[in-house]
Amino acid sequence: MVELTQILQNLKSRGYRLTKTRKQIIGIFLESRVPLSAQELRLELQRRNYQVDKATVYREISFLKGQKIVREVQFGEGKKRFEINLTDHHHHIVCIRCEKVDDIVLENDLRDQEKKIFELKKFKVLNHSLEFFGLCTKCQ
Amino acid sequence: MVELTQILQNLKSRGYRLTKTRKQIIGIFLESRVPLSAQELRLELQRRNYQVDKATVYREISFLKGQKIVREVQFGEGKKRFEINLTDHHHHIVCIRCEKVDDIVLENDLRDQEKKIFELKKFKVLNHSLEFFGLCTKCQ
DNA sequence: TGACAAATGCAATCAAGTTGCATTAACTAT
DNA sequence: ATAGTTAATGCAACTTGATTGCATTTGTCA
Repeated sequence: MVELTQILQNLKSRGYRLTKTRKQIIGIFLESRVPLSAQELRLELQRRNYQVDKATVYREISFLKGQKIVREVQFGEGKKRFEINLTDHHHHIVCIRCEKVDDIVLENDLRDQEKKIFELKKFKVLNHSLEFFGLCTKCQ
Repeated sequence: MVELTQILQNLKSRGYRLTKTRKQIIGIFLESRVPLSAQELRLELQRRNYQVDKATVYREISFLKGQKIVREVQFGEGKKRFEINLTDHHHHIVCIRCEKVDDIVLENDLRDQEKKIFELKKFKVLNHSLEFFGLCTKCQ
């Protein structure tokens, strides 16, 4: 896992500690292809025989978000999900039946739209959230 | 308020009761140009000297959502917001500093993208959520 | 190895949202 | 207008996601 050591080196060089929790959590995010909730993350830590308090999990997520190592996404479930922030800008397609999540990369994306928003409303877009909900192949 | 009586008539014809709570809440949604959280809705009811239990507020929102009278939107605050579902399909631009919310209508929208998603992944998009975050004119 | 501060665990707390159950009130039929 | 029915409500307890203060532990570096 080349990327893990890179991330850790980077954090260390910025003066942050490489705790067991931090290494485990970044490792899990790197391996997961789908966004994880705080709970799912904690369960995965447990599955790996590493017990961490939920406060620590939330604090670590918050830290990693601040460091731009993970990004927040949400599917309107009443909770937040997080995914590693290394991959290209993409969106999600979420099956409303089996809840499977997949990534989708849209070419050209929304840059034109964001330009129009600025022309129209003088509103400077810095970020957007876009998720698609529907039925996957199996569930149609 | 023509639309209010229309909505109420429609509900009544479908066999639902026109309770004081229901009338008040639909009225508030019709008057509010911004999506409301359950709490804000309840506070607005209180402001109008009408005290309602939070369980009732949640149940009524759930009912109105089921009736397609309101729709759910979210700005990643860890809570859900709701807005009246009469207006054309639109999205939101949310200022990350002053939190002001405005509507934006995108011509052509994401139909092309959704078509591409089906071609690419055989995933049938039924719905999407798209919000823009950035700085409004005042806050830039 | 020891000192310092970051990170952690624990427990309490908060906010959003849900549920069971007894009571109230909107509507219907008479 | 009245009585019966049942949807809607209030209350209280509860669940889940998330946050915080504080004492303790642990990673780092001199």
